[in-house]
Amino acid sequence: MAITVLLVDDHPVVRTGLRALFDNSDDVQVVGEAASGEEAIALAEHLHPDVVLCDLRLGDGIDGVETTAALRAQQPAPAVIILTTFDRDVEILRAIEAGAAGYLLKDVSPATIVSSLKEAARGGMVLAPEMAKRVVDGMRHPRPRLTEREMEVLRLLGTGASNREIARELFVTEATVKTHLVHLFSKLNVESRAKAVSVARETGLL
Amino acid sequence: MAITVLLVDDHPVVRTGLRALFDNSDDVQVVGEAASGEEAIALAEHLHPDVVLCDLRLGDGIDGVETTAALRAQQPAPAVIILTTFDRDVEILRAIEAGAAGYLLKDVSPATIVSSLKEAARGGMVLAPEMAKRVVDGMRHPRPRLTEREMEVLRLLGTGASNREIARELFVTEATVKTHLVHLFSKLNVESRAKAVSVARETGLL
DNA sequence: CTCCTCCTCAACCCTTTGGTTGAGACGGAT
DNA sequence: ATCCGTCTCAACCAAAGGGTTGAGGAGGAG
Repeated sequence: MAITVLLVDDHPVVRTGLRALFDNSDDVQVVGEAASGEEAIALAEHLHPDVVLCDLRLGDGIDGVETTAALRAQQPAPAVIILTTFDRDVEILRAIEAGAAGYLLKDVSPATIVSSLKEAARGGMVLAPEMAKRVVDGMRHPRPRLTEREMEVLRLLGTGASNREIARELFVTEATVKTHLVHLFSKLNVESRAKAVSVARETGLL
Repeated sequence: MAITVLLVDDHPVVRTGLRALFDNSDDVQVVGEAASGEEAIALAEHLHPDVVLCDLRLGDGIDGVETTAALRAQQPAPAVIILTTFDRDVEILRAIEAGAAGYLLKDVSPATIVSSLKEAARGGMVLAPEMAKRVVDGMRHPRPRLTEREMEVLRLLGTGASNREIARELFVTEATVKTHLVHLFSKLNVESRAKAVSVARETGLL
C-alpha cells in the first residue's frame, strides 16, 4: 500500500515539483495539495494522509509551525515533515516542539525527500545531521524565556522606537519601559538596545 | 519554433516543478538546468536560450543579480526573468538595473509564468502591477547614496556596536564616527541609530 | 494565606548619543 | 588654480539611554 501524502506550500511551482517527483515513485501517492495552513488542516481532516509535507512560510495565514500543531492534534495524526528554505535555529526548534517528524531544506536531493517521507510514515524522525546538531545545541543553550510584555518591547525596539515611543505605544510610562529594557538586557546578556536587537535577530527571537 | 529556456534555481524541487510546468506547453522548451549562477553562465554560453528563468538566491555562489548582469553581457544576450520568493525593493531595482526583463514572485500561477516567459522572448518587459509601482517609486525616491565609509558605519551599527566600538573597529576617533552618523541620519531621514538600522533593513541597504 | 512572577512606577545618577559649528587634509573634476 | 566631496577631528550642549534601588498591585501556585 502506497504512502499517502498531502503537499502544503503556497508556491504552485513547488507543489508541481513535488508532485512530479512523487509521480515517479510507486510507493508514494499524493492525495492532495494545499496552498495555506488552513486549507491543509481542513483537507487532512478528510483525507487522513500518512504524511504531510509542509513549508514553513505559507503566505498571509498561519505558518507551518501552527499548521503542524493543528495537524498533530487530529485523529489519526499524520506525520508532518517541514520542507523549507530557511534554517534558522528557532524555526527548527519550534517545528520539532510542535510535533514535526522532520525538517528538510529545499536544497536537498529529491531522493532524500522520498526516503525521508518513507521514514516518517514508519513513525521515525528525519533530521539531517546538521539539523540534529542544532536541536541538541538548542536544548543545551535554552533561549531566554521572555515575558509577553518583554516581547512587545523587543518588537518595538526592533523598529527603532525610542523609550518614549514604546511607552506611548504600550500605554505605560517611560519608567516601565526602562524596567522592561533592563530585564531584557539581562536576559539577552547585552548592555544596549542596539545589541539587544542584533542578538534577538541572530537567535531568531525577532 | 518553441521558445528555449534555461532554468536556474538551487532547489531541485523548484527546477522539477518548472520543468513539469513547461512540459505541458508546446511552445516552451526547457533546454537546460543550472543550480548556481556560475553554472548558468557557462551553460547559456553554449545553449543560447531565448530566456533564462533565474532565482535571486542561489546558495553560496553569485546571486541572481550578478548572474543576470553576466548573462546580459553575452552575445546573443538571453532575456532574463527573475523568479523568486523575495520582494524587497532593492532586489527588484537591482535586478532591473542589471538588465532583467521581468520580476516574478513564486506564488504566481503557472499560467502567468508561461505567458511572462513568452512576453520576455518577444523582447518585452514583464512586471506585475505592484512590482511596476515599486520600480517607479524607487525611481522617484532614489535610495540615498551612502559613501563607502558610511556603509561601514551602518553595517557596524547593525551589529549593535556603540560609537566607541565603531571607532575602534574603523581606526578613527569617536568624533569621526559621530560625524558619519549625523550624515547617515540625514541621508536616511531618521533621528536615531536604532531607526537608522530599522529603515536600512527595510529598504534593503543592510 | 503566602510565595512568586509579572507588570507597573519613581527618583537618582552617570554615560552615551545626537546636533552644532568649525576646520584641516586629500583627491578628483572643471 | 579652484571647487567639491570625502574623511578626519575637536569642543560643546541638550537629550536620551542605561543602572540602581525601592515599591505597590494583580494573579497564580503551593
